[in-house]
Amino acid sequence: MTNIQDIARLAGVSTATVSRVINKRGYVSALTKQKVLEIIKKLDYVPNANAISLKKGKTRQIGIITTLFSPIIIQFVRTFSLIAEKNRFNITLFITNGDPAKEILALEMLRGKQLDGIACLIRSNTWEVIESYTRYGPIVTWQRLQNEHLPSVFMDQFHAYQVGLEHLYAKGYRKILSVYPMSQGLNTKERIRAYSEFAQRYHLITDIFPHFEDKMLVQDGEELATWWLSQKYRPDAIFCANDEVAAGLMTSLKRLGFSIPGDVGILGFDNTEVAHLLDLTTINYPIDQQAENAFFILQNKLNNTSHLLNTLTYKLVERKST
Amino acid sequence: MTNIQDIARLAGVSTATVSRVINKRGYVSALTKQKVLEIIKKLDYVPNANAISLKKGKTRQIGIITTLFSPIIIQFVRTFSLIAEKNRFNITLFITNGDPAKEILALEMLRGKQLDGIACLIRSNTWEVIESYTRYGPIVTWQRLQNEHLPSVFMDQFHAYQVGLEHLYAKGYRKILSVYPMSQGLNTKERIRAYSEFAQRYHLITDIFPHFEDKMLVQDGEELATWWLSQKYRPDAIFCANDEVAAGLMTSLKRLGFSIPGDVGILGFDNTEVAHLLDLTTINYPIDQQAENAFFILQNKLNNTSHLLNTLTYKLVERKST
DNA sequence: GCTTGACATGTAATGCATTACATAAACTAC
DNA sequence: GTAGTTTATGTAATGCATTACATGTCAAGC
Repeated sequence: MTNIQDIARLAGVSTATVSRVINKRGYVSALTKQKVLEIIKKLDYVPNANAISLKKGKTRQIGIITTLFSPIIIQFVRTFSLIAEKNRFNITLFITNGDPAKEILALEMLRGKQLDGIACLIRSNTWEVIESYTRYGPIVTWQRLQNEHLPSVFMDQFHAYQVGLEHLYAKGYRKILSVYPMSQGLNTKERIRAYSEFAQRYHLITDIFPHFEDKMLVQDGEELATWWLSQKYRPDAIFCANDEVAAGLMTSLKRLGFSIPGDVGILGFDNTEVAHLLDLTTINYPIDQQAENAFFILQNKLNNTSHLLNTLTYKLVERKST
Repeated sequence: MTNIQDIARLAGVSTATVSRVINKRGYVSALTKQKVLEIIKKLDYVPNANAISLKKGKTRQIGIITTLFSPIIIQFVRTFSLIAEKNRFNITLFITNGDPAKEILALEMLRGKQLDGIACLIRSNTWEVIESYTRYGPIVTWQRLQNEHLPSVFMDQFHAYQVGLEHLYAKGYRKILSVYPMSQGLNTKERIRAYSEFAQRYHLITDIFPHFEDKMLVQDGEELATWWLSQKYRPDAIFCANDEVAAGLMTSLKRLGFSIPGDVGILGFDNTEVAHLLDLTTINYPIDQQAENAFFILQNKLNNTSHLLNTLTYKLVERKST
C-alpha cells in the first residue's frame, strides 16, 4: 500500500508538506500543492485512518448500545445516526439484546480508544458499571434520571401522563384503565405516580381493574382486547403503554365489531407511525429531539463546547380514538 | 495513558513478552506471566486498538450500508450484526437514505483501511462505482444478480413468485392482481416475468387491471383498498409486493366490512412479523439465512476460508388470507 | 542596510503494539 | 559429551501520519 512517505518521495517533498496539503493547514506554495495532489491522484493514495486515529487518539466513531426492537428506538438510532454523520462521526452499532457481556465489549472499546463516545439506549449491566466507564470517554444514556456523571436525555413522563389523563377526563371518561410498559422502568414508576395523583384529585376509584405491566407489543394489545371482551365491568377508556399496544388493542376490537371511541376510548403513547396510520390519539414523544440532544451532549463533552440542547415537550396529539 | 512500554518497564520485561502474555502466544514462564498480569491489572491497562489495527492492517470492523426503513431490512441488519458479533466483528452503520455522497464516504472507509469489508444492502451509486471499490476489500451486496467481482446474496424471485401464483390458482382465483415493489428493482422485473409466464400458461388475460409498481408501504396497501372499492370489475385475489402492503390492504378492507378471503384473497411476500400477526398467507423470504450468507461471504474472502453457505429456499406459508 | 513578519519547507520525535530474528539457558537423547 | 530440541526472553524494525520546532527565503518598512 502506498503511504505518505511514498507520496513525499515521489513529489520531492517531506511528509510534513504532504500532510499540510492533505489537511489544508499551514503554508504550501501553489506549485508544491499541485505536484503533491498530482502524485496522490496518480498513486490512488488515501491516508490510513488507523494511523491518524493512533496519532490523534480519536476515531470519530461513536457507539450505540441498543436493540432494533421497537419503532421508537429504531427512530432514535435513525436520527442519531443522521446528526452524527452530519458532524463527520461514524456509528458503531451494538445490538446487545440484553446480553451484559456484549455490553461490556462495547464499553471496553471506549476504553481501548476505538470509540470516542457511547450512546447507551438500553442496558444490561448496572448503572454503576456503566458509570465506571465514563472516565474513558463520554457516555450518554436514555431512560434514566439525570445524574452528574452519567448524563441522560431521559424525560420525566409524570407530567406527560397527567396530560393524557386530563384529556381522557375532559372527554368524559371515568373508568380508565392504565396499562404500563417495562415493570422495572422509571417510566412505569412515574406513570403509576401520575395515575394515582390523578385518581385522588378527581376522587376516582383506582383498584377496580387489574394492574397491567410489561405490555409493549402489538400482541399485548391483542391480548388486552381479549381480556376486555371477557369482562362484565369494562373500562370506558384505556391508556396504553405505547402506540403498538394501542394498535393491537384497537384493531382487535374493531375486528370484533366494536367501535372506537364509541365503545371504548383508546389513548396511545409515543406518536409513532402506526398511530398516524390508525388515527390514534396519542402523546407525542420527542424522540428526534432526544436523539439530537444525546449527540449534542457527547459532542459538547468531546469538544468542550456547549451546543444548546433542544427543549423537550410532550404534546397531546388528538386524533379519533378518544 | 499507560501503554505497553509502561507495563514492560514496571514488570521488568520487554514489550515482546508483555505482548506474548496479552495474546497468549509463544513461550512465557508462569512467573513472568503472573507478574505482567499483575502490573496490567494494577495500571488498568488495555491495548490501544488503533495501534493494533495499524500494525495488523485489519480493524475487525464491517460496514453496513442501508436504511432502517422496512422490517425486512431491519431484520437483515439484526441477524447480520448477531453473526458478526459472534465472530468478533463490529458493525459500522451507514444509514445513507439514498444519498450517494454518504455511500461514497462509507466506501472510502474501506479504502482508508477503517473497514475490513462492507455489506451493501441498498445503493445510490451505480454498480460500477461500487464494484470499483472491491479492490480495497470484500463487498457483499443484496438485491443484485450474482457477479464475479461483486458477490451477492440476492435470490431470484422468479420461482418464488410462480409458487405464489400457483397457490392462488389452486385456490380457484382467476382474476389475480399483481402489485410490484420498486419499479427499477430486479425483483419487480422477475416478478413481472413470472406473472406473464403464469398468465400465458393458464390462458389468463393480463391487461384487465392497471399496473401497480413502487408499492411498498402500509399506506400503499390502504390506497389499494380504496382503488379496489372503486372498481366495478374487481380482482378476486391480490398478490402484494410485500407483507406491509398486504397488511394495509387487509386491515382497510376489513374495516370497510369486507371479509378476507371471502371477498378477496390476499397474498403477501416476505413473511415478516405483521404477516404472522394478521394471519396473512405469504411467501417466506429467507432473510436470516441471507444475512448469514452475506457475512460468510465476507468472512471467506477475509480469511480465505470456505464456510458453507446456507441454501436458500422460498416457501409458501399458508395462513388465512387466501 | 537592517529589522520584522509572512511564507515555505524540512527534521525528527511521537503515538502504540506486533513480530521476525537473535540469543541463551535448560533439557533430552544417544 | 555433543547435537538437537524446547523453553524463555530480548532487540529492533515496522505499520503510518501528525506536528512542534528549526531553518531559510523574500519582501516590506524605516
